[in-house]
Amino acid sequence: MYNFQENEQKWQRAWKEASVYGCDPTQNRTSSCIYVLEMFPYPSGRIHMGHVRNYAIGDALARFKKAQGCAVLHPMGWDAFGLPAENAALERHTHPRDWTYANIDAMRAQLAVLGLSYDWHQEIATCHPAYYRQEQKLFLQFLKQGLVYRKRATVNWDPVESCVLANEQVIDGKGWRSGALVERRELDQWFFKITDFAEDLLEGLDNLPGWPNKVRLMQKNWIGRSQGLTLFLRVEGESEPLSLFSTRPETIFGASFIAIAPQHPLAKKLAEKNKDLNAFLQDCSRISTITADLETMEKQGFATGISVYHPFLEGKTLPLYVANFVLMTYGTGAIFGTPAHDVRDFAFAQKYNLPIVQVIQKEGETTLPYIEKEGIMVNSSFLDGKTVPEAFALLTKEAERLGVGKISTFTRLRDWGVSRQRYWGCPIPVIHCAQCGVVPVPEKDLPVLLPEDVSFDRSGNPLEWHPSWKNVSCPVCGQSAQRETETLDTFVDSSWYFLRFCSPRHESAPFAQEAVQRWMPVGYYIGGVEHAILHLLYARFFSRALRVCGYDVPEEPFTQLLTQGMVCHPAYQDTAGNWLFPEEVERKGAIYVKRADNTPVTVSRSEKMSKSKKNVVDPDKMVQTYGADAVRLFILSDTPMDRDLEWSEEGIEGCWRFVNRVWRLVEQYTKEYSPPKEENAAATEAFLRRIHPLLDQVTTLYAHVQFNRVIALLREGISVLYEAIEKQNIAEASLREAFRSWTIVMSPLMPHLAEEVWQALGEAPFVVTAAWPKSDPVYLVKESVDIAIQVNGKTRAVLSVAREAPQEEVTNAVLAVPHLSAILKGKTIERTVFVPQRILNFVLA
RNA sequence: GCCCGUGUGGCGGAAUGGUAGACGCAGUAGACUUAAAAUCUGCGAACUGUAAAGUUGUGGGGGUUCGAGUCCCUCCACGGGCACCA
Repeated sequence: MYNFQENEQKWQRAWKEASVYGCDPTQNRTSSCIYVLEMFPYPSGRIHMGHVRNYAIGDALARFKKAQGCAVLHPMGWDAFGLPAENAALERHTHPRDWTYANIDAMRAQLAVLGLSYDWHQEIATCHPAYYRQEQKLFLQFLKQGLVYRKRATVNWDPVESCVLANEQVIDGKGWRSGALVERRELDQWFFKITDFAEDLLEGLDNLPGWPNKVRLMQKNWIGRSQGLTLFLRVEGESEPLSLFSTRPETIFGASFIAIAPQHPLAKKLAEKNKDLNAFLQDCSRISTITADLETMEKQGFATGISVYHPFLEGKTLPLYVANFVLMTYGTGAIFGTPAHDVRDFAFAQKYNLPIVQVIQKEGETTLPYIEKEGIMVNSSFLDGKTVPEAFALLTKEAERLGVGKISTFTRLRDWGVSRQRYWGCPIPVIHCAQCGVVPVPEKDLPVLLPEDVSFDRSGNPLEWHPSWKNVSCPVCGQSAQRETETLDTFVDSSWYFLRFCSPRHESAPFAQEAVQRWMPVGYYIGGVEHAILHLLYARFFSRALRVCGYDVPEEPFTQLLTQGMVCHPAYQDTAGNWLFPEEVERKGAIYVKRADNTPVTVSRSEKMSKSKKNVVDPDKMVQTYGADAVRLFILSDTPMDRDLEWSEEGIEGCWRFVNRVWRLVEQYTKEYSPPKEENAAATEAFLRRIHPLLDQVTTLYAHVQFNRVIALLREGISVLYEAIEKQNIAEASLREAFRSWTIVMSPLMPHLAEEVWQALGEAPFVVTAAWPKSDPVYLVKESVDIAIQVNGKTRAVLSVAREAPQEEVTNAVLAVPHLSAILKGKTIERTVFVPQRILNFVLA
């Protein structure tokens, strides 16, 4: 049996000693430099199967590219700031830093046993001052360029703990610890101006052919660009006109009310003189910001009693409402309501008895609200009789002519709020001075280090409670001032780490320009599809922002994006409803029982591995049982990368058997096999005609990142080699060469085994540095081909004919087959379709 | 509600408009073995037939084509993203 325990450790040591995975920093940027990157992990403490899948994919690619002669940058690091460290600190009375670094060490050790081809000299952790120092520098440059600003924004406020909560800390509208009802509160916070780039980020998606369509679409929808008309309406008693945005301005003649958001400046202004309105606004603010709650919320409005003048109908007015379903964060925070053609407006009009005037009519369509854009305008003044698109064009033109409206575009995308009222993150390097306002920390004072002596025994932000840390003197006027106590969203850390990876020890700047020139953009970026929107959009924004700051970085950081599916497993429950780990369960024929007491177990359908349902498989245990090579092989076989994968005990067993099958083959060949005394030229040629096409296909499939198919062909190749040594008539040089190339071909997937085989074949170390084998075109051309014989498109037989056989020859061959000639006998052949090497179709009359 | 994706044996899945089911898992028969495990060799869509062969088959219905898993229309089921976005 193959001794994976010993071999895997042996080769991991040998690779390390020989530094086989270092990338040569002197290499110039050519097409043969490639950057392979897997999304760096959060150091939670344990590697899970999702990580294994992610890194197995990246590693196979990195090794393949290296063998093909590319210089490969394949780094690994840690997305090390974040809330879980603070929670752990609270629970276990440790320091977030200690917890994080201990986790990093544990996970690094777990990764080591998988035999991944990282160059650990490139390692970075975002919580390291050398890293966040550069991030602070970038923040200040963004600030200087006007890409960062401060604005009042709504947060989740826990009134008992008197602190801000992250969205995930709000459960059912209540604080996770206090259980108090969460309120909306307005706080001054930092924002990145991602909306400045909305248009560019949207257009850029068209230049990303290496991204899955799905991800591009998700980003497109997230940016949510829509075109329409902004109207400026006169409001009774106000000097300023009210702006409101609509994508359906042609329905204006069906409008029966105007509504503004509770946070709208006009609403606030009116509330000063109106107690009831003020109470209504208070009510609205008591509702949390969590979207799940908004869904179920009832539409409520407050009639202000104020009139708004219709822009196109002299003397007509519309009542002004403040309504909880109007969002301040989209458009202008004000709308006109057309109940007949909008679901929400319809519900609102019904509740408050407002007129419902139909302005679009489609034959056969009588139910309201009717929201489609098909039909003819009615009750609409000068728009009557027009189609909807005509009406849109006509109305916008008229609005612009009258100066009451303007064509405009709004996006759903909002600026990126980066303020976090937390300890374990990158401190925002500014100082608040009563005299000078917001003052950037001078570069010589960077980094602004996190204070070490913090306690987590009280709620809120430890930086806020620290006795001395925030008290500083103003760098401009010298008066006493206060540090910003907010830290940056951890998504900021992960928006540029791939640039830092190009030159991780660079001191004077976030990255060395020539290193970025050499490696960027990332050739293959691999990770879960759950990052399809936020992380990837932020990273794309960062690239653009950096360019504004004068850095020469590519606009799009990731050329190829590979999104992997989840790793799934059925979940088990015993009769009492307790979740059981897979190893606690045993299969007995068609049923499953609990190992401990043989009681029956219910099995759920396969779903994402999660601790709560205990349907997890520990990578360490699998590696101990079957070896890293078998685990890596299994996680890449059978299922295409972008689909969900079901982990199965049978599957990993099968891969373990294959590892042994390969090793047995090699032992037979190197120890027992003796080359034939007389080589058979025909057999050798037949052998080569099987091996070379396989090699050719397998190379293409590697390049297309279709590892499940790579593995299928790899297995076929091994079977061909088995047959060859059994027959014992293949020319030794050819056989040896085939063994050699097949070892290289398996090495990206099973590097330890490949190395062991390589050594057994008497080759010099290491297979991981060997060049990829080339297939010989001579053996790729088939001499004879199987051609399908069809009658009326239905396949009746398959005949083997010479590759260049003309139609006549094939027809003769067909007639020579009794049952085929019987079918055709006495029938009139209307036409024949002949596709050389593929098909001959007789179309009967 | 809007947008997108997927649907192929018992299972995971293959298949530039041209032989549907590669490869694996599970199954099954045989070889080796005192026996088991391991290993090796077969067999496997369904139905009819001893066989040769035939019929039906890629979620349902329709269409384009000499020929459709693949392209078009429509319906159904499942999965994902967004969601009071005006």
